[in-house]
Amino acid sequence: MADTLLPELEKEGLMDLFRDVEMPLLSVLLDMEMTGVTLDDGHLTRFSAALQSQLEVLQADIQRLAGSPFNVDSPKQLGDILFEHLGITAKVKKTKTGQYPTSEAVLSKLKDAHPIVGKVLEYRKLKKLRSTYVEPLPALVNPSTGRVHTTYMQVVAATGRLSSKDPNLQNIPIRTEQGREIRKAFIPSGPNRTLLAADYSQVELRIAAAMSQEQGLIQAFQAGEDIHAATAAKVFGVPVEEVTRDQRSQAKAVNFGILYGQGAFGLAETLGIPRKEAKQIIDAYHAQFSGLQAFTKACVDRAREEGRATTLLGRRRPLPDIQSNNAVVRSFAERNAVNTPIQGSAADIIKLAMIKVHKALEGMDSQLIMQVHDELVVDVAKEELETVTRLVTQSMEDALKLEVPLVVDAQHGATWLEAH
DNA sequence: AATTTCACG
DNA sequence: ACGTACGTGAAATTA
Repeated sequence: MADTLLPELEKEGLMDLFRDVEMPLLSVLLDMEMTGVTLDDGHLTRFSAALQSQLEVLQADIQRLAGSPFNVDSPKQLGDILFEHLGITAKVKKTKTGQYPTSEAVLSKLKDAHPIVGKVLEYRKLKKLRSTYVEPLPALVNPSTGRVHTTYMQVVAATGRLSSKDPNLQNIPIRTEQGREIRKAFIPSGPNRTLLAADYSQVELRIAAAMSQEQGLIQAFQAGEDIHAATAAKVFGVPVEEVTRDQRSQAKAVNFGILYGQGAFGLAETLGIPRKEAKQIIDAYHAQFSGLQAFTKACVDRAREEGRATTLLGRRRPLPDIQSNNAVVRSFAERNAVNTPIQGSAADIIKLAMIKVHKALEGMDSQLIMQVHDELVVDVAKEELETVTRLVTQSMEDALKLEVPLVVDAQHGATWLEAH
């Protein structure tokens, strides 16, 4: 096996990435998985009961409003209730199996059409939390360690990111009030210990700035400016001090959208504005940051030439569809051609950081326990907190030298939630 | 096994 | 005319 594959890595120029990143990372991941994460399952048990009673009330309300006791968890039955029995009219295209779509995106727009819609949204939100996190997590606690031990997958994500399964620790809720209750269940491994969470600030946008050599972005990052406000100032042609909240949040959406190849249609959807306005914003963005526009074009051109996208460390993603005659298929590959170098380079960087952090923690009483794409979580002995914070922050910020600084925010607390 | 939905970065 | 922002994993239903 090695006899055939090693020469192939050599021939393809992937030996350094293999030897210096993926192989050393393997033992880091093994340590993280073996160490595991401590859960406060009493907290989860209490929260589960609270969710259950809310869900029962919501289910009864929904069935009363529907006029019949259908299965609220069934998208098919829900669609029939909403769009036939209750006569809600929506100009939406059906799913590929001919059902009415009932996704959050669809239902949110129908909130005013019928009181049942809001109830369904709330039911779905709580049901998700209970069935995906609150109920399964305690069952995954290993009886001999008393902790959950995820498995990090090194080779499933096309961009070079890690993935996490059984349980997936990379999609633990945080965006909603009740979701945050679940984060509170992630706690340090013992008394006199704390959780340190260190995350990269806008790492993908910084990478895009460095890779594109877009001077406007580079200078803003070098000056340590509020990047979304600085973007808004340029896009809307106003002084930074006069940027409104709305303008900043629109600029933030564009900054994100650009990295993924979002168009006017998608931006209009995200911001809830007319497509014409979205187009004006994107045009102004491109005019102000022409280096970024040139970069995205160069990504597509290069992928068309080489048949693949490449990250800062030489990781590759084949993109055969970039040659497709089907515009939908080809456009998808073109967005991958732009996004993969960025997302994949961010993965490269945090992998380098993890190897550094792991090495630096050798012999100490603190362990790396989680990676969530742009964040590392460390279970820290309190007496080591200052040292570990400094060491983790520096390892991450110095993981790779770019023309823009990499900035890390590090906080600690008695739960994963408090560490943010 | 495939589909739909939704949690995260 | 078409579809429309990238990358994952898990649960429940549908077929």
